[in-house]
Amino acid sequence: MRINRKQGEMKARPVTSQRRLLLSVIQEAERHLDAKELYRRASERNPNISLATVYRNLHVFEKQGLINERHLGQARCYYEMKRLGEHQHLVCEACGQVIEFESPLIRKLVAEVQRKNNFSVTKVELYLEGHCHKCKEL
Amino acid sequence: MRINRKQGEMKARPVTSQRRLLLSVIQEAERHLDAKELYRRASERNPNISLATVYRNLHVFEKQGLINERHLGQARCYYEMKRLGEHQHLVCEACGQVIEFESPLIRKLVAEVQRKNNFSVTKVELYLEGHCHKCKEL
DNA sequence: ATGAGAATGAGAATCAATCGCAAACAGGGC
DNA sequence: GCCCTGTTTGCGATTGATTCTCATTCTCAT
Ligand SMILES: [Mn+2]
Ligand SMILES: [Mn+2]
Ligand SMILES: [Zn+2]
Ligand SMILES: [Zn+2]
Repeated sequence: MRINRKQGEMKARPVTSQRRLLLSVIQEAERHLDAKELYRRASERNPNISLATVYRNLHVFEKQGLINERHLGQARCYYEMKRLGEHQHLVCEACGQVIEFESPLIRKLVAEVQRKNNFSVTKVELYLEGHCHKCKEL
Repeated sequence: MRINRKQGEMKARPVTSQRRLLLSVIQEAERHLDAKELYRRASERNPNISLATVYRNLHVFEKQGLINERHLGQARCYYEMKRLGEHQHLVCEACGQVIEFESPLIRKLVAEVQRKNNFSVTKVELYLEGHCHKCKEL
């Protein structure tokens, strides 16, 4: 597994206990975490950690390509470890359930858009909202 | 042109001068507006209008299907009149340029996701970020 | 072990968005 | 046109997320 970074241009960053802690909390999470929840979980293991440190490092991790920032309908952001296959999200607006999916059509679509607009795309975020089968019957 | 509303269940809403003003500012805008900029432009014609009224009516207009709320990379939301063909956005992270595009692949993709997950999708937001041809040469 | 630079904790500051409430308004019925 | 009732508005206060400031602590190459 390879980290997505352009060779050599990533500044060396000190390894701190806070960073180790935060990454392992994100890694062990069973769902998408927002900053506050990450802070809550990290505080259980290091009661001194500061919310500002959480925010600062979320940005660091994202720049390093370790995690993805996601906008799941709310104003606030959610975070998750970056995985091999890109995936996108489908959220039920009634029960809040989040479903992850992927499709080769996304690749195709991005390729088309890049070609047609002479753009080089670095970030793809597809957000779908609707009603899951349970919530469909109003 | 048909407004997207389920028959008869839309409560009648008083037409106020503020609503007329806000809609016409949005309509005449040459680009996507956020609440603050909409407020600024509306204030030029009605210096008494309140920012809270702007926010309240943006929600009303969206519920009525008159406008679309867009997330263009920033935390805050941008708004634009709803148009016939759905379109999505491509933003240059260097110069901020916003390009609108559409593709039949989106319909296809959404249909696929709906079918595979037994979901009924009500909102599609595809956000692409990258570098435009000008900003590509770093 | 040292020193320069980077990261941290705590609280203040910022910024978008929302709320509560009294006053003003819209629009159907008379 | 006037009245009545439910809506909407302006305003200021408030919330909630995120960022900033700065003194202190930490990391790591030397
Ligand atoms: Mn995910
Ligand atoms: Mn647009
Ligand atoms: Zn549901
Ligand atoms: Zn550009």
